[in-house]
Amino acid sequence: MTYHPLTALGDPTRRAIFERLLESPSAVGDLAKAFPVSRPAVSQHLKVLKDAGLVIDRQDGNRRIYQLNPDGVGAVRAYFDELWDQALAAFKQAAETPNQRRQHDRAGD
Amino acid sequence: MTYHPLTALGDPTRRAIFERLLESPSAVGDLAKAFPVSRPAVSQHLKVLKDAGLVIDRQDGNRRIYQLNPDGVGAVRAYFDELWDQALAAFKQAAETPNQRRQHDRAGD
DNA sequence: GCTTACCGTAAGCAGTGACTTACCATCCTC
DNA sequence: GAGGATGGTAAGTCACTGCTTACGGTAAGC
Repeated sequence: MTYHPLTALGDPTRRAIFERLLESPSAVGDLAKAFPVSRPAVSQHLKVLKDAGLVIDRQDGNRRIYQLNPDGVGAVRAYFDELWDQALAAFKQAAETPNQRRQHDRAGD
Repeated sequence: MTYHPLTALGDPTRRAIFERLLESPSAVGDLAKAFPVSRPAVSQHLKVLKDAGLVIDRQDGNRRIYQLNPDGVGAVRAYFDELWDQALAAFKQAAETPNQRRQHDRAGD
């Protein structure tokens, strides 16, 4: 878990691969055909996604099938859900405070 | 909006600044004091976060106050909520399908 | 008005990382 | 077992980007 999930999803190509796996589990070669990058590039992206806990892989005969990891996706969802609650609370609090100017003499607010 | 929100949150420092703004709106200089990077670096990160729609800024006399943008945070949350639903459905479907081997003669599945 | 504080931007640099080709291992097919 | 298919890894290149210092511009304080 050296990669943070959000770092893993920061790259556009990796995000595209990730979203593609949302539709259906896929083999590496099939994914590579769907994107304008080489197969090794896809392999490397999958490695990062796997390291971040966002996907899991499974051997299927000759091929290796990648699919989303519900735990990882759920964790990210939970993160943003909580973040949303905090943001909402903070914003509500800010809205209730009438547009006061934070002067220097109010620094101890 | 040249920056995708997830791209903006991909960088650790930027993520830290973002999460710091979760606690309270802050001026650029105050943020810079809280992180081991220079003030211009913080300024650049805030620019990216703002471009991604994750924060908004407001002039307050001499200072410039940054805070979270509820719309942007909500959009990311909604994205992952929907993604979670899809992932769950896909995973459930995969679970219902007993571990069949995707042979070549089953390609037309 | 002059000085100080705050902050955005420009320029330059170094590290990272995304990508490619080349190679090797494993598995299935005949 | 030979050949083909699939995919992970190594090595190398190149663009990007995160960081710094330097500078300019605006607002507040004396």
